Amino acid sequence: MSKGLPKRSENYSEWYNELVKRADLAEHSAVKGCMVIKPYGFSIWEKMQRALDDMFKATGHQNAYFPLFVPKSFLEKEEEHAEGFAKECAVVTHYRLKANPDGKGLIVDPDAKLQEELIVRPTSEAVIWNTYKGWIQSWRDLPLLINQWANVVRWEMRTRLFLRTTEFLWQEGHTAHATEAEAVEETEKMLGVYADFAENWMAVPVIQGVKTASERFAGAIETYCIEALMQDGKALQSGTSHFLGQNFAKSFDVKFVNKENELDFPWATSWGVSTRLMGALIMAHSDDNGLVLPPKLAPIQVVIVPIYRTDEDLPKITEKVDKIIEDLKTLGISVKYDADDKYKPGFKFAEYELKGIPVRLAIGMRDLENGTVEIARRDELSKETRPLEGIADHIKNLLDEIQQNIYDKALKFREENTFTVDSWEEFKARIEIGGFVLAHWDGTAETEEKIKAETKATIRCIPINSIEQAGTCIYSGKESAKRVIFAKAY
RNA sequence: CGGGGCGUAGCACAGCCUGGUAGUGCGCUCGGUUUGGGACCGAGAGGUCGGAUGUUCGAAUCAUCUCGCCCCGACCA
Repeated sequence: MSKGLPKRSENYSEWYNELVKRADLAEHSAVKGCMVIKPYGFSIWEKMQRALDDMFKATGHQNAYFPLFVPKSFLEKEEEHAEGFAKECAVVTHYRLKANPDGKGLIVDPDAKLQEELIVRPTSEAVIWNTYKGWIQSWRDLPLLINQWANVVRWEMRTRLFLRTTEFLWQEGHTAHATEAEAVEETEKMLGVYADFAENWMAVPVIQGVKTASERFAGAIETYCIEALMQDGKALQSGTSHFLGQNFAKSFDVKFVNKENELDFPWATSWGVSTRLMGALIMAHSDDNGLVLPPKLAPIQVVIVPIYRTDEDLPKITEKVDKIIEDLKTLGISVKYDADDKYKPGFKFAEYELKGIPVRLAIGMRDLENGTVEIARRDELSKETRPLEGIADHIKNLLDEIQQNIYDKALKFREENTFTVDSWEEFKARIEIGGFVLAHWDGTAETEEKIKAETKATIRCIPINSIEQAGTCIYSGKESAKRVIFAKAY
């Protein structure tokens, strides 16, 4: 293992890529644009999945699984949806290979051409609404609240580990409701679940808002999102929740009989978060020493490193450590004791910092004599020596404190990098530096497009809780009712 | 698909300009000493220099072609 990560301040991209690799989170695969999530990275993702899944269950949703392949004719049914995804679809055209008659290897068997091409799902609205046709007949079948954990494929031109990969893991919720109001409520509720998860589990503060028409999900009436600010001043869309209206129901001819015995189309929502959340987690908290994990998502919350000279010393230390481990486990804290003698303590310290373990204990002969232990916290890179007595309870509190502290730091960063601007010159200068920029916009796609072309900044969202405040558009000077958030984004 | 860069040991690179048959660091193996912030010394193993063709007595080095990867842009969660 080589020393030192690139500095965040010098080259954020390079730092990010190195960190992802060196902390054993993920690496590029042989298949271009795809990603191998390594065991350590996946264990963090699993913790996220579990927490999210519990939240979905608590809001009445059930898991199901739908096919990977979408017949082209399904995808075509909702026009806007089809158009939106057409440019980035992987297409299966054949179902068989055969030995190459001209030499070694295999060729696609031309006789095995599919009658209809299959699209590897870029999202599952089409397959799922085709299925819902058979599931929904009466108002009694509603609401239908389904979630699926799956992989999807979007053939992006440029990829980046966790943030944008050709194939990615996600969950997608697909619900059907009897009324518009209920569907809108669901859309907003699930956005709230995402915001709750981002803030309380990932310790990443987010802005909840709605997308402008041009950034809307293909086929949606309204797209809600949570936007987070990364340490390099760029925004990251971290989750979306769509109100789909009756578009998919109509396209797939899904109807139900309502309480008034009238035929009606159900109202739909869909919502998703992906492995991109891993990218958000990394970019929101990590530093030049490596990953910083919020205790609630750290696969290992506490690591204990023994420091000893002789083989006789180790058992004495281990004896003390065993008691600590027992106490920590009783409190539900995950702990690893690293008595591996292949590496020196200093190496281990650096390694666990790279991996983002929230709390580290070091215990040596000196501590045994004094009844103490050295305790280090990852978020502040600080350490102190404390009495062994009551250490487990202290750690329990400390983990809560760390969880809160990294959230507070991320929030402070966002606040310090959120600016209100009222002139075009100010806007351009500010966007160049980075951060969220609150500005008035005239509400037209033309202006939005021009601002993007000139500054690379996009409207991240129209915040849900923003205060109505009349003003004039920074670009066109036309009237505006409220400020929107601009930023350069991933 | 446009613009730039790079392919030499497991990894990171030097050597190329000015051609003479392969080098450094990390990692790996063995031995010893070490162990409270990425240990040290010694001895080893490991490469048809991305591929093809050409020029030459001789090519990692020069030329042409080709393949692959990375970065920046267009696309996007």
